[in-house]
Amino acid sequence: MPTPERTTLPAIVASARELLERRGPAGVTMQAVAERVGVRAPSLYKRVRDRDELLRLVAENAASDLSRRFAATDGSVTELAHAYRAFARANPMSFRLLLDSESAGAFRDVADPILEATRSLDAARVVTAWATGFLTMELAGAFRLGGDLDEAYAYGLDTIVAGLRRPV
Amino acid sequence: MPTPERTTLPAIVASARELLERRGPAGVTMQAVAERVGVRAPSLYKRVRDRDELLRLVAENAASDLSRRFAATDGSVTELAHAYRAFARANPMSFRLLLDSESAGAFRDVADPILEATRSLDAARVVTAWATGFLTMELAGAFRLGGDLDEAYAYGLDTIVAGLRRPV
DNA sequence: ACCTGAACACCGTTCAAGT
DNA sequence: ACCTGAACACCGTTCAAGT
Repeated sequence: MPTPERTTLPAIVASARELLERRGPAGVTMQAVAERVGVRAPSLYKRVRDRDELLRLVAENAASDLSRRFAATDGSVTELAHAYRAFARANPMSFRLLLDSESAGAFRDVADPILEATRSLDAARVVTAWATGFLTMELAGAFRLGGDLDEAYAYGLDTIVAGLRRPV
Repeated sequence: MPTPERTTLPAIVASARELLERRGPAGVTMQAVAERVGVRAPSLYKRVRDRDELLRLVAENAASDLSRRFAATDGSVTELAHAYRAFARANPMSFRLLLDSESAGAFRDVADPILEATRSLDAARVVTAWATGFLTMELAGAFRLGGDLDEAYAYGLDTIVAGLRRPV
């Protein structure tokens, strides 16, 4: 006699992501996720292999959000860079999760549009690395020497674009 | 009647850091650390408040290693950047730990020498952000489109230095 | 003064038993 | 076919009792 499904995989992933943002990685317990979707922890294992897979799904979910933000820009490096920062500030924990090696696959979604804008693998890597590092440091509170971070971000982007245009 | 000390704080921190590099953050359990220093887990709490503090001490320890590598260079941006990368590749888990917000204080040791080399807060931030992002992506395996990463790193550094020299 | 076993609360995960 | 309670192994942490 079949039992009606009391939750869904998307609901589980959404709950996990909310918990990640609200309470950090340690707050994403199977029990907390289960409670949020109205089920007991063991039931989650019908939809995900284990907690690691759940976190990978959360990373994928975040990556697709970021892709959507990218798609809403004009495709220029400037707008892509600012969309990247807006995403990181709105979803700091998800951003950090994307940087973990386990979720490295999700990085492709980030790199692709920038590669299209710069039309050069080397150039795309410089821009992506700089923006990723800047946001990592900003979120970690590493920019404590003051100054306007909005301006610092724009300045960095200008610097790199200028450098990429240098004579070879 | 005093009992002889069976371990020391430096030994505990060193064991924790070895475990971090060998088995990742989840491998740094109080029990595993205790076993390595020849003591039972509860005894660790005589030297550290809790696991979080232990990880903070590990981050400090790694930061001072990095400072030593910086001090062994000629102080130029080029050598600093390569020392930074050598450290990250030799201590990938420690490097990642340094990027956590809880350890953000340790970042100062990294930023200071670069600030001295560039003599500009903005310039130091661009270089540090780019290098940090590059290494994060390299360690996460995000550079899967091939190419020589040594060359890519040198190219990125050239690009940024050139950009910093642009006319304002 | 440091070390320990025992205990507690809390994890992730498995599984037999329910519907 | 999905859900659950019970159980297991394993955490971090506390603490009274040992020396």
